[in-house]
Amino acid sequence: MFSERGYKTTSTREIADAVGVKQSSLYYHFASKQEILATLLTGTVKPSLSFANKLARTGEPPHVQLYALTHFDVSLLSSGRWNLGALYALPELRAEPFERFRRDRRLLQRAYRRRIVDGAKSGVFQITSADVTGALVFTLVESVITMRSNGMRIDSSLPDVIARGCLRLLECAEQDMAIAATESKRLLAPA
Amino acid sequence: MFSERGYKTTSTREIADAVGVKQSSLYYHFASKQEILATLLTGTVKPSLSFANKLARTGEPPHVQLYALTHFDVSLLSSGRWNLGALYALPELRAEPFERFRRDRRLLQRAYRRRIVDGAKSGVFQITSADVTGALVFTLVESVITMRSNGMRIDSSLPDVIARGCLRLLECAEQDMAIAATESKRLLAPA
DNA sequence: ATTATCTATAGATCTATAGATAATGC
DNA sequence: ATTATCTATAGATCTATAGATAATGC
Repeated sequence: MFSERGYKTTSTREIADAVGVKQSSLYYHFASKQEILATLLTGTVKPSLSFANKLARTGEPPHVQLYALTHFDVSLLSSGRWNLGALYALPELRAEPFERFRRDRRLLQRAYRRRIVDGAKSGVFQITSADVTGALVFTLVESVITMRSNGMRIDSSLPDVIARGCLRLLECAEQDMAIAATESKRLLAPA
Repeated sequence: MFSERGYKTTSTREIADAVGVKQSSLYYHFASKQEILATLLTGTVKPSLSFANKLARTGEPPHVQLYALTHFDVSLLSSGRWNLGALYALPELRAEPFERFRRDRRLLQRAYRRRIVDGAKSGVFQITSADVTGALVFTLVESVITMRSNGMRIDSSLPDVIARGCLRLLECAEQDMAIAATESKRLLAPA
């Protein structure tokens, strides 16, 4: 409801109606309306951050790590009953109580940028500006949020399509892309 | 204020204070709060739609048209005192009174998709799904909105960087990309 | 007469709290 | 005693309108 109609526009009354309790009963479970939103946000970035840390310890080359991270992230954003990623578009998230979530998101973006920079150094990627390219790649990853918001059917091949798209943007050679796709499968296999 | 703090969160009182009149005086100029938002939205998509139509009449090949449209659109979204593109992220825009603006935006997205499909047919682009690739390209174009929202400094080279990024995503050959960049300069020159 | 502002306020929200009530589990 | 709900409501908004006022231009 927050992502489809807006934070302030969605009243606690409407939320309560949707779950079948009276408006005031929500306050037994949540201290405030903001805490409801905060609860929804928890767990939308953390899993990707953990995966990024796990990836870092594998010592895999940058393009393999980037492919795996993108695949993981797109899969996460594609799954789940609600399109929780869309909550990040809410302007109300700029308010102070949500600083923690903005910080996590910046950390994730930094994880992408680091791999891009590493890949550029090792010559597997060609980039002009790390900041701009990083932003473009991050935008591509999160494009799945917009697709879901627009009601597009999400195909199970999307994580691979977007991961390949990111490497294309980085001028990764076809051969390295193929390696990244193959090696990622192993890294993405359930531990 | 709408894009930074939210539509409902921004009161007509705050708007009035910001422009230096009393709250009720706004209603001499606007019939409703929604009309204020609608006025801001006018002219954020129309120029790009007109340019797309003008481009169609030139008979230029798809990759040249796509480059020019991207360049034009990114320039438009980069300019202007306010980051008006960010208004499209407001969930409140899904409400009925803003249908016209959502429609214009869909038309623009269709303009991009048509050129992508044409390019794929003529062999200058390689795509899997027109819908997915169209969404990815459109996302890249509008990434400038997020960059501005995040306070990133926008370099004057960004329209070219993003236009090239789009063609890379479409597996356009380096040679065709160079042609697109050169030919676009002519199409983008002020009429 | 027209234009643009103002003051004052109606009427409709909306969040959060106080305190009662009922069911569950020790 | 704890858990989870409810009713009732305080208090704080917030949008939009009514009607007065003053300045401008014919």
